[in-house]
Parts: sequence; structure tokens; C-alpha cells
Amino acid sequence: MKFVFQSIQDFSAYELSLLDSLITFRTVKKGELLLTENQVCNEIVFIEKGILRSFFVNHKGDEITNCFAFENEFMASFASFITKEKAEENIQALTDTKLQILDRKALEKLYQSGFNWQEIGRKLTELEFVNLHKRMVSFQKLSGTQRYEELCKNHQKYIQLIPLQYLASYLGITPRHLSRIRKAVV
Amino acid sequence: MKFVFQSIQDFSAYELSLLDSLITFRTVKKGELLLTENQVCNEIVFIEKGILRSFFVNHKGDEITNCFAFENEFMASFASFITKEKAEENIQALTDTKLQILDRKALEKLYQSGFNWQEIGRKLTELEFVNLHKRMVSFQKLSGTQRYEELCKNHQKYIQLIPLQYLASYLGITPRHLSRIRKAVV
DNA sequence: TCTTTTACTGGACAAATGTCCTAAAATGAC
DNA sequence: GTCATTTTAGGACATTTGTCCAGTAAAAGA
Repeated sequence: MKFVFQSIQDFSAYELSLLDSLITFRTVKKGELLLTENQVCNEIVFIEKGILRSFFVNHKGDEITNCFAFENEFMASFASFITKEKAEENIQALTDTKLQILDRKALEKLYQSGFNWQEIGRKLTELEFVNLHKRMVSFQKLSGTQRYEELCKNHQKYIQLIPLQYLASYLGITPRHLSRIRKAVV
Repeated sequence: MKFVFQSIQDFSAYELSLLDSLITFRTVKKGELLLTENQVCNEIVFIEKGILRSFFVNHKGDEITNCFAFENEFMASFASFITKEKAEENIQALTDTKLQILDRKALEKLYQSGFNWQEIGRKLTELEFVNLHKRMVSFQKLSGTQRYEELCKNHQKYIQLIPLQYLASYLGITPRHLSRIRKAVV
């Protein structure tokens, strides 16, 4: 994750070596859960290789996909990480996945170590906010069909790599309806 | 807005006087627009008295309410403020409103002035993120009817103070449908 | 207070979307 | 390669939600 931080903030060699000393590594198998709902999320993971999805379960027992994360992206239940309350999401590996991990204690050490890490914490939170805002806008402004079309136009990766059943709930529709939309679009 | 900051972070008298020197004041009349879409949002406002709403316009020309803000709350197009890109939202006063204003330059001065302001910037961004996340979850997990019921249970203020037409699009439904839901709930 | 405008309700119908189900296609295990 | 399992497509029908509209209630302006 180092180079992602470097691209956002100007770090000294010392600051980066501090990061190095705090990161740990893990691999997870396809299907495995990294976090289950009702746990407090105490770590932020960075994907070296693989795909993760986050989902919750509604009152009928259906799994609703909240988001996906691909290579070189971060994943966590940020809400739970921030509030230290139980997560509503489960985080699952969609493929075998290699991770770099920054846990709460490590992050707090970084934050205490100085201005630069404070600032990057704020900037990354801002970026997460902006992404979430875009998604919120797409739910308020667009229909399921339009969200699917946007995804085809701007995020081909999702269409190629994610099983349709997961895409459907991510788009806020049923698989049956997604199938209808796909037929109409062709 | 001072006391809100004080409640989150332990500030020195000097740090707070710096804030005092940077805040400006404004009053707006009911109906007035503070920000229109396609402007870059360069200030964060804090509501001393009154109510604001943020809305965008969809492809049919309908106004879709994005959020409301009440006394002692902040409002901005945070996404535009962060990215410096044009806002998609309009911000409008629903009543005559008294504001305290922190503009981009003032905020940057605070951030440059030290650790404490950096940190509060991150913490407030985190809180905004958590709020937005809750709203996103409610759109993915719940139906319009359920969102209305949640609002009745947990945010009576919205029901009492906001015209139904605005509440409807905030809940992601039409006024016609909200009227149906209200009839059923009683 | 009276008038004009705006907001809310609800009927009738239409469109969008969900439910349930079966068959075909794709994938994974051996 | 074969068999079992999972995923996807789509028919038939039900439900939800939207559209259009008119009547009434409420609010704003003179």
C-alpha cells in the first residue's frame, strides 16, 4: 500500500519505514469471510491481488452486496472501524486474495507520529466519502437500468469479473430484473 | 460552531481564537439558494438557526432532495468542496436561516496551523462518512415504506418540519406513494 | 380578511419490478 | 471426460410503485 500513500502525500524515508514496520500480510481463500457482521472491524486491508466484496443480509435473509474492492484498493467496514461499533457488513473473498493489513493500533501509531500521517488519514477519508457520495447520488438520481448502463460504460471491470447475482444486489435490483435489463440493452 | 469543535477535540484558547478570526456570518431568506449545481462549493456553513436542504435535478427535471441540515449542523456539497469539481447539488434555505461560514482558505489556514485542526478535520470527515453510510445502507436494505417508518421512529424532527414533497424524494419515492404509505401506517 | 398560489390526498390506470419456477449453460470436483 | 453443483435466462403472474389528474386543504401575499 506504500505507493498509494506516496502518490497522495510527500513522505520521508523515515515515515515510510514506520509504515513498513506496521504492515502485516495475509492470504485468504476464495469464499472465506474476513469480517462478519456483529464483529467490530479493527483493520483496514489493502488488496495486493484478488477481489473482495462486502455484503449485508436483509430481513428476508437475502445477501445484499454493498461494494467490491479490486487490486490496489482498500477494504474495511469503515463505518465500524470509525465508530468501533459492530459492523453490519460481512467481507468475503471472491477469489484467492493476497492482503496487506493495517490494524487499528498500527494506524493510531501512524496518526500519533505526525502531521503527514494525520493529513493522509483525512485525505483518504475524504476520498472514501466522495466515492460513497457518488454511489448515493446514483441511487437517488438513476434507475436500476441506468445504474447498469453506467457500470457498463465506466466500470467494465465489474461486468467482467463479478458474478451477476452479486452485481444485481449491488445495483439494487433482483437477478431476475438484471437479466431483463441485459436482454433489453443488447 | 466553536462548541461543536470543542466537544470533539481539546483545543487551546489560542486555537479557538484563530477559529474566531476566520468565521464569517450571513443570513439567508427562505427559498434562497446558497449554492447552485455547476458551482464549486468553497465554503462549509454551520447553521445557527434555520433549515437547509440540498437537492439535485434528475433527467426529467424533478428535484431530488439529497439531505437536510438543522440547527447546529454543518452543510456543504462536501464532495465538491473536497474535489474542487462542480457540485451536482443545489443548497437552499427552507426557512430564514442564520449561518456561520468557514471558507476553503480559512479551513486551510486551520489545517496548516497544527495537529489538532488536522485531526478534527479527519474526525469530522469520518462522521460525515458514517452518516452517509447509514443512509446508503437504508437505501440498499430497506423499502421506501421502511425508510419512512425509520424516519418516524428515529427522526421525528424530519416529519414535523419538512414539507412532504421534499421528504418523498429524500426517501426515494414519489409524493403520491408517500401519501399511500402514510395512509397505510395510520 | 380575501384572494391567489402552493401543497396534499387519493382514484384510475400503466409501467416497472419482484416472486416463483424450470431449463439450459457454465463451472468445479474427481 | 463425466457428474454434480452453481449460475444464468426467461415465462407467467403478482405486487409495488409511478403517472396523470382533479378536488380539497393549507399557506402566502395583498
